[in-house]
Amino acid sequence: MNTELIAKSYEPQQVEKKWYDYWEKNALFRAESTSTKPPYCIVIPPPNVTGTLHMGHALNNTLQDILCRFKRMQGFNVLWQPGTDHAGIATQNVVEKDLAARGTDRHAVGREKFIDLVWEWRRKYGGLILNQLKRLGCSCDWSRERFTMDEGLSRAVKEVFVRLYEEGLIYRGDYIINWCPRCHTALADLEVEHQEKESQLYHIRYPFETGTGQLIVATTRPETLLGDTAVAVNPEDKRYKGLKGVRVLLPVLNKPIPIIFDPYVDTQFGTGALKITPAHDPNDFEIGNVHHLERVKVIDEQGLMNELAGPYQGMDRFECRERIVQDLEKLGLLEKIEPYQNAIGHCYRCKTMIEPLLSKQWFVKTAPLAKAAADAVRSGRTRIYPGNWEGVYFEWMDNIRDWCVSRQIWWGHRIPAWYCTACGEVHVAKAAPERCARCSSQELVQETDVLDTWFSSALWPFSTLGWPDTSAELSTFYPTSALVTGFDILFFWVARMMMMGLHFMGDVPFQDVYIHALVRDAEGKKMSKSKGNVIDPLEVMDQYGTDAFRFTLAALAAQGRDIKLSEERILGYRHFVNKLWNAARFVLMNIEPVKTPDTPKAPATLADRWIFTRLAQISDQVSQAIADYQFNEAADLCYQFVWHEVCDWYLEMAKYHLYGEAPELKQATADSAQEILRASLKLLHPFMPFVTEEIWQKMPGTKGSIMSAAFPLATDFPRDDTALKEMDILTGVISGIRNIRGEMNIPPSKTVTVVVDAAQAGHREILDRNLDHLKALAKVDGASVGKDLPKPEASATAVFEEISVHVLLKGLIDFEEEKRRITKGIQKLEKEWEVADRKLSNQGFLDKAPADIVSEVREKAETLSVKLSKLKENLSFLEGIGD
RNA sequence: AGGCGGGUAGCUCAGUGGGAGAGCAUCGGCCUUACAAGCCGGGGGUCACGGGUUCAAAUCCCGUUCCGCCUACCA
Repeated sequence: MNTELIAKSYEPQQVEKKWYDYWEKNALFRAESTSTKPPYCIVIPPPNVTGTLHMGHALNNTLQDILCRFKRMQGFNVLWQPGTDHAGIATQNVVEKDLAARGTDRHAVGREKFIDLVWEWRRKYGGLILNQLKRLGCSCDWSRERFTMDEGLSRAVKEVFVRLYEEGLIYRGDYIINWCPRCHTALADLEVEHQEKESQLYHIRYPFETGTGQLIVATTRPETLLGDTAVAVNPEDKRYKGLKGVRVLLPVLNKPIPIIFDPYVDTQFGTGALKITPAHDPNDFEIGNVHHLERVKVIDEQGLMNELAGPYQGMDRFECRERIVQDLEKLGLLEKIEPYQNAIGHCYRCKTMIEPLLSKQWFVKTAPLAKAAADAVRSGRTRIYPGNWEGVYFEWMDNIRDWCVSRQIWWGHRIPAWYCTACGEVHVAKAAPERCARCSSQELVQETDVLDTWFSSALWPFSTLGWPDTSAELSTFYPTSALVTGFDILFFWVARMMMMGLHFMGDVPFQDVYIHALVRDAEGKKMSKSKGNVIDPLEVMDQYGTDAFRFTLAALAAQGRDIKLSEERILGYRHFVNKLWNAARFVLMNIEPVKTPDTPKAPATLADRWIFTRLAQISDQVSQAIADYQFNEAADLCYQFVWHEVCDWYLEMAKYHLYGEAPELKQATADSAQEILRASLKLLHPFMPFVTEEIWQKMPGTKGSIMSAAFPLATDFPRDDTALKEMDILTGVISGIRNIRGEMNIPPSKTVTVVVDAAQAGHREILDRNLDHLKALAKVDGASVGKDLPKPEASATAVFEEISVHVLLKGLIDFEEEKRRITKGIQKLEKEWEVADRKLSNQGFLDKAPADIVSEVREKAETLSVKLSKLKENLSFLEGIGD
């Protein structure tokens, strides 16, 4: 017995840091720029520099790490490209909050100084989330870490912007955009969250200019009437025929505005009359364009009513609403107020209600880019898993709208455009022009807006690899192999990378996109700080260990369904980690010193023949499952194999030889057990990197890190399919005896004697050969195996296939209990038999079902009927005694 | 409004044309020299409901219903 004792239970805290440092120090995460090995590359979805690790990150990065470690073990040149995102609005908010705490603000500090402060903040705290990824075990190539604001990526952004502008795919203009009055910037449509809210529908009278009659208009936003420039009705609407040329008076302001006719208006909604506010509503803006209406902006960038709002000037938009409703009431112009439910846009960052505002912004013309991006998926050049997301992707791409990319904040990539103060000419260039190309003035000022953060993220798969320069990395790793992400950024990020990748690299950015689930709480609710239902991954790792946590995430990551995470689940997998640990402890304790033969002999025992065969099968299945992104399947295969095959059966059978006297078998078994353990560790390594490394390093016969070991292949192990059948017989008989023992409440300390009646010589041979195992595993002291052996009187019987196992229970047997047990078995089998029999007596089945199915069912029916008749024999035997 | 996903054991969920599964929980027996974070055994299901296709449906099709999510400019 090995004298080096290892701890009785696995203590992750001490182990994890040790091995992460070891991997880093030995450069095991390092990718080769060029290599003879096949390339495999994943770019990380860059977390916000301001972020801290949450469950979404944990799942996302665990899955990527599984893929990378797996591929590395398969001999690929793996690059997992890490980095962070400058997260314009979020980061700016954080630093502004800092300033506010010190009683100042960014305007007092000034733009340049403010940006310095953000960089300083980033130097101090920006590495936090990356360190948390290290805790999670992520095998990123940290030597290649990038940041969307670093020099190279900034160059890429400028290059892309200028080229798109020159190609006419970027333009600037006055459009209605989503404005966040709190963040003080424009937002893209995608950045607006719609929330269903109880609100009110106000019916307001707009009197005819003539003084008699009126038009009643329904609106949810009465305060915008100050900016109305028309009222629209449907040309088909009979109620409003004959109003051509008529004007109505805008309430309060008494300003005459025209009635226009537009088919957009729904005659069924409200009164069929729609007030038109082109400067504050996207639809009205469109209609206004068609009818050449004036655009009157009455709400400013702070969300306050401006000078065009007359008596309401200076009021907040919500206050104005209340006041205007009061005034309408006084004027007798309020017809009624109805309760109403509608979806109102809110800022995704700060949840402030969005104000649609007329504003001058920069846009990307997306339609041409989107077409290529959709086609690439249609043709299968990029595949999205699970496939149903492709439909969602097409839906978006086919109906895409132009992308507002300018943001009125300071932290980000400043738009490379310069305006001539003399003549107004716009220059877009990578560097500031010396003089105006039109009037030669040297008075040029740069655009103050910065770009949407997602603009730089869209370039991530090639900008991180060195673009716009040419690089070995680009030619080796682009297109990247897989992208792993959540569906919440399918449009924000994946779609835009597809567009940019195809446009600038001429090829898709990735071959596969794997869309994983959202992590929710145990009740299925989205985790959020305000709900207080967040589970902090770092606390989980502290409490249960990283390996247990990662394994849980993988095991729950079934495609197409969200993950409901509960601590109970993690605890269960922590037990699994400990199980593995103890299996290793057992093997290590029983290693014969000195000898570790390099030439494995053909397995001699049934246990060895069987487990190697199973290992071959499992290795195949696990590889296939990971390759198909069936992480839960892969995890489950490993779990079942290690716990219920290796531990429950193999190691238990190995004990017989390890504790036995035959030195050759002892050595052979010790060798096999080690081999099985090493292979199991390798299978599990992608999921549980730390504990597997810890054990690996303790084992003889291992060199270097388990990270560099080859992932098990089916062909690595001797395969012997007859061993499967033999094992099936042996375990079937053992389980039969155990079942009787359990049902009869016979304690393990009490051994029993059995009589095994097996008709087939082959079965008898197998059982004879493994009698010692049978005795040990079923706590049997004596067993006779033979043909047509009579059933001893005081015995309980189990039937496995055609084998009857009689357990002698002199003085222990309760005949009534035994009858009940047998009857139960008969009933169960009869049901099964009837199903099979029904099929066999169905001519349609015999004619049309495939031959192998038919013979399978026939065989089953036969086995069942043999088993049934044996059980019935037993029952009548018992009844004979009972009388 | 449209689209997507889901409804399977007490709970959380796999399984997607040919014998209803896992983990946890539960019940019974065990401190058997790797592991009580363990071992052995048991119980537990009209696979939401209704129809159809098929020799055969939890699985495919249609409908109903409930839940969740996403997209959307009906004021």
